[in-house]
Amino acid sequence: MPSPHEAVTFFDKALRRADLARATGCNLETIRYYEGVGLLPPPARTAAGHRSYGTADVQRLRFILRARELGFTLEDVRGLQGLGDGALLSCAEVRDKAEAHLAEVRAKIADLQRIEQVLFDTVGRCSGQDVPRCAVLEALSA
Amino acid sequence: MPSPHEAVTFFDKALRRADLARATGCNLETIRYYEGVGLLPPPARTAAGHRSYGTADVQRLRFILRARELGFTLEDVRGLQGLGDGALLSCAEVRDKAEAHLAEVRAKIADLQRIEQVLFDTVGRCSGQDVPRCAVLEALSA
DNA sequence: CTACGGTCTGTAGCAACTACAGATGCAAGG
DNA sequence: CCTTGCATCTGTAGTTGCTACAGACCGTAG
Repeated sequence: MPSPHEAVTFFDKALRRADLARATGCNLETIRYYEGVGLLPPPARTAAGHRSYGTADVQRLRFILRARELGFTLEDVRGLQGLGDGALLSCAEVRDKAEAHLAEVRAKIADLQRIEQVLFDTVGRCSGQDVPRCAVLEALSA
Repeated sequence: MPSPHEAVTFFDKALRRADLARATGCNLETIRYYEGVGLLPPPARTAAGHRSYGTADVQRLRFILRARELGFTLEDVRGLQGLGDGALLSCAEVRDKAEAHLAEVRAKIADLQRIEQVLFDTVGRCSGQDVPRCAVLEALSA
């Protein structure tokens, strides 16, 4: 058992970077990137200078990855993180951000559905023969 | 009227770069970018070295912009352009590309709809009050 | 003739990573 | 004890698809 003044508490397992990557499914280099842009705090270091992570880092990284999955930008994530660090954001502010993002997602879906329709119609009009004029290309040229 | 040996035929209006941008709605710098990456051919030049475009360039650029609107990558566009330049691609090949892209678009729509659902549910569970725990943040942390 | 605007080139910046080069460190096998 | 081999470290360059700038030209209107 480590002495009480050790940087990592005895609850944590002192994960290396590759361990954190495995624990979260995150790419190895992305961890260093998130640290560089300030989304992950600079971790404790071993005597040799190797990064040493704990369970809090796993939580924090999972939060980031989940938010990214839901389409939040890194800038959004920075904003959302404000709450954990001392209630800078109220719940209402977080909800507003999520609602704004929801609107963006819906707009993107609508865009893609319009695109889907055009592609579907166009492909349907295509004979597949080596005719001089291709319905797909004509749709793009029009 | 220009003399017959002029670089630009008398059907074309010898558009400058800004004219081409206006005619297509394309950003000025993007035209130079497309030329750089080989999507637009290097145009004729005036004596002073200024780019000189014709109606064929308007068509070609419109084609690119339309394909981009439909979500094709520049690499896709490069492939689709093969046909115009001497029937390298058969109509069937073009249709296959369009169909593959349609599948990608549909997959993306499905992804976004899943995201939409999560966001919608989460926002709905949020009271908006300054409660210690926020439904949105909890959903992200889970 | 001079001022103003357009054009030219090359380069840097954006998001959000990803990957590589070259220098270390660290643990196990012989 | 030494080597082998992997992990980690740093910094930097590449990716996609643009966009924007700096600084040098050019051409035309007044």
